[in-house]
Amino acid sequence: MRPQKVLDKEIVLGLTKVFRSKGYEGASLKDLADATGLKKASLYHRFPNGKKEMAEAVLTYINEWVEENVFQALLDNNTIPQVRLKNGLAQIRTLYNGGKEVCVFRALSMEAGLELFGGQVKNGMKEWITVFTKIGIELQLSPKEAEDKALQTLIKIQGSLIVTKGLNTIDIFENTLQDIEENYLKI
Amino acid sequence: MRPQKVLDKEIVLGLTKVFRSKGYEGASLKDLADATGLKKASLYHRFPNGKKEMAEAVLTYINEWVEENVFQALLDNNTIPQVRLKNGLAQIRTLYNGGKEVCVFRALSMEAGLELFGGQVKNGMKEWITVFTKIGIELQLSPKEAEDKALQTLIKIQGSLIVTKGLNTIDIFENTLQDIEENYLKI
DNA sequence: GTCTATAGCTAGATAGAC
DNA sequence: GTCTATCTAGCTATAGAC
Repeated sequence: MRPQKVLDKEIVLGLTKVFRSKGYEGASLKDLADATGLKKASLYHRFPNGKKEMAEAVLTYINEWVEENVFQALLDNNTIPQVRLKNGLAQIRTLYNGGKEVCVFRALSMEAGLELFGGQVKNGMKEWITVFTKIGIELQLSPKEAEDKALQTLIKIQGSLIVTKGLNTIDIFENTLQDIEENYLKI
Repeated sequence: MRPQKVLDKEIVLGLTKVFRSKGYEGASLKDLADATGLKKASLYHRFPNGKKEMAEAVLTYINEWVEENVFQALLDNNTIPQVRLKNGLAQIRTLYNGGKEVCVFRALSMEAGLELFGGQVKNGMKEWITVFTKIGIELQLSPKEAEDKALQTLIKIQGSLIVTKGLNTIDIFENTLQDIEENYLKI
């Protein structure tokens, strides 16, 4: 067997970059090949089901990253909830590169993408709400209040990403992260 | 001259439907032709610059609709600000069909769309903030508070649309509209 | 103003050499 | 495992009849 010219992780990183910036419909196989440093046929060797499988790999990769970084920071039992929240938000800042990068959920959920990945997007968002609900409860909110605030948090993150892109002002995302933190801690 | 088979307004409505659900990259000329009831070549007769011009017509149409409905309701001097706010939010509910429809700003602002329409998206968002700032001031907020709240409002609207789509639960959008109203009036 | 027909190209995907 | 070459289908866009 020939050695892999490009590592699996590097490939997924390249695919991620393209899908996040261009969306599912807007990402062509040429774009994906160029971004990974492989030729189209080689991409098909790695992902026999084509573009759909590539996008699935991206979703899986991002989900894992979020689990291991954002959620782990938020749920780490060795730390008090106030600090965990701060750490989790710092990971979110990294995930979206300070507001410059688009959320995969958004990038993959126009009509065609939603048809293919709607279930994964839904489950992913539910997880975010579950994790933020937990930290809300540990910050002394009632379960109902905690779930409400978790949903508001997700809405603020998603909304601030859209508005940050639209107005081309990254302060908005940064201010929103601070707003989320204060909103949890002022209680 | 032959009579128009399809009225200008009907054409723009068809184009709007396609661009909002599929995005700029995902909307093909076949989709656009089918949705308008015209053939591709006839669409080119109406829009000589092709797909780009069609999307511009959609942006113009939505901007006008928002001016004449959302903004007019919010700025109508014959009504007290509290009622204007309620009326404006009702128009927003209509604009997004209770959360079922995507915002054009979002639909047209992945990489390729943002390249073409970034300026219009930016100006559009600025207008939303300007108008909500005005009503905040009339509800006795300081200019700074009013502008902050206006930005938060835009973020909530955009975020709730994304999360509503992702979780496939329209209550989220509806609850957000109520939240926005209460958030302005509780002062 | 609308249509059929088609140009020219790029899309996603595959075959088979190395 | 990666590549060049290629297939077919679809894309955006145009020409020209009616």
